[in-house]
Amino acid sequence: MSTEFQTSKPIYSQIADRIVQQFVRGELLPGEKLPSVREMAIQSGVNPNTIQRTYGELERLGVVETKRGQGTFMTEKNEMIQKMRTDIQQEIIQAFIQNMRQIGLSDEEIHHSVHECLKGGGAS
Amino acid sequence: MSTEFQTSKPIYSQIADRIVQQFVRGELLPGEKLPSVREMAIQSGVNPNTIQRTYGELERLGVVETKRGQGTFMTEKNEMIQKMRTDIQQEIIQAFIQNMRQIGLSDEEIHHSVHECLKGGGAS
Amino acid sequence: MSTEFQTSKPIYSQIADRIVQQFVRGELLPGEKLPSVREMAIQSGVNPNTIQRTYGELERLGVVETKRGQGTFMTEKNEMIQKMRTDIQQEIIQAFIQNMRQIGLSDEEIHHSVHECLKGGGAS
Amino acid sequence: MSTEFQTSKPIYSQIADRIVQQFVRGELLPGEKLPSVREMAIQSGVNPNTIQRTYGELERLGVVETKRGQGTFMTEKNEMIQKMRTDIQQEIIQAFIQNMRQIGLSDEEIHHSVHECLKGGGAS
DNA sequence: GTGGTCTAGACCACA
DNA sequence: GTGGTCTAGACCACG
Repeated sequence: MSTEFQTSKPIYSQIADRIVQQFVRGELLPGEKLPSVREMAIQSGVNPNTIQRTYGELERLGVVETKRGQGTFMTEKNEMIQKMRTDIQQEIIQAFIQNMRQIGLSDEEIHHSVHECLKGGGAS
Repeated sequence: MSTEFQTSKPIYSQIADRIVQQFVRGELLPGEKLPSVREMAIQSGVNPNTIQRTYGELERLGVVETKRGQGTFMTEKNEMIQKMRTDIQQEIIQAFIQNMRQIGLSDEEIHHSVHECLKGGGAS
Repeated sequence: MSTEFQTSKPIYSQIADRIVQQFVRGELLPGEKLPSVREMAIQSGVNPNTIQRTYGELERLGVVETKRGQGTFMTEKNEMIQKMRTDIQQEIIQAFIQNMRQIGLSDEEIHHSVHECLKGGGAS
Repeated sequence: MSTEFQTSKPIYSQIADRIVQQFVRGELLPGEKLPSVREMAIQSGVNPNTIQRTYGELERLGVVETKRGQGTFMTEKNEMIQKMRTDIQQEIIQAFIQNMRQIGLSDEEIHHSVHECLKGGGAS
């Protein structure tokens, strides 16, 4: 699974984002063990140092916990999970609103469009 | 300006999408001349045939009009412009709702979140 | 069977026309598998890309359906079949009337001539 | 003007047909001088002998008249002109009916189709 | 110059 | 195997 990365953002950060997203979407469960640094490095096709930095960053944010000699695990703290969810949610909404404004829609129109789309079939 | 392309979608299609977006965002005006097939190929770092296909696809959709020996031009038909705008709008909304549902939000919550975000500062 | 093509019309389009005609005349049946792109290219004495374009065009028109890894098949939709029949019919009639007018016949005379010819032996 | 010829019919005969058609369509007038054998041979990209045979055939049919030392001229006999017109007309009608039958139309339907097409806009 | 078509040959995803 | 995409390079008709 050699993933591709953007040039604008550091790779270690992109991988961190990916892990958070997988967690929020339920593809990673609370307390679940993450692949080892070496294993994840191979999977992602990057240098182990990069993954090291990714895990460090995630631990600093309280998203994962590292247990010496055992590995890296997703947090089990419910508050953390909630926070991550709302964080991601905010990112999605802000990006959405930015997009809509960029094509010239007013806030009123954005609100109305969402309402219409949810009332109707919505996204499949 | 050697752009990078995704692997999942055909390049000619990605370039077509880019042109439509630029048009909807006002970076391209109705009736404006697009770069020649060869010029755009150089700019995008792809083969002229790929751009040819892009322009062909766009003409089939009524987004551009080609005049032999003169060049390729954005359409001036207002109905087409409106259609493109609503089409892109729908795409953005559907992607947004899909994202929100994927992280476990109900339609009610989605609606509420947008409302809150628009009431507050909104996107920067 | 190296067929000859006109210079005025694109080859890919001429081959498409040929397929539609064969279908309308019953030489190709609904749901029947067409030769593979490479096979048809050899039969027609053209490049595989040209056939690719032919098949693409026909699919866009709803005349054929392609199944990745399996092949290209004539449509089975009755409405499509009917449409093709009437389309071709219109083409033939229009060309006929154009020819007749070009040699100076009035609409009345055209009508009369057809009537006479059908009443008599007709075409062999 | 290097014309292309079919393989099924002799070239001299195809050129003869072309001349007759041009005459019937008014592109060649009664009594008009045809290009010399050598000139026509160059125009058509064939051997002068082929044109010689074409003119011979046309003279045998009474379509052209050859005057020694002056050249070859379209006939001025009205009866001949009329005959040619009806001959060509018959060819067109027969080919038309054959085409229509080939796609499965009955004589009744053919008649009806022509009627409809003439009643409506007809060929442009 | 412009767009349009065609060839030759390559690689990919799918089944 | 299948269809689909892409590149490289050629030729054409049009203005």
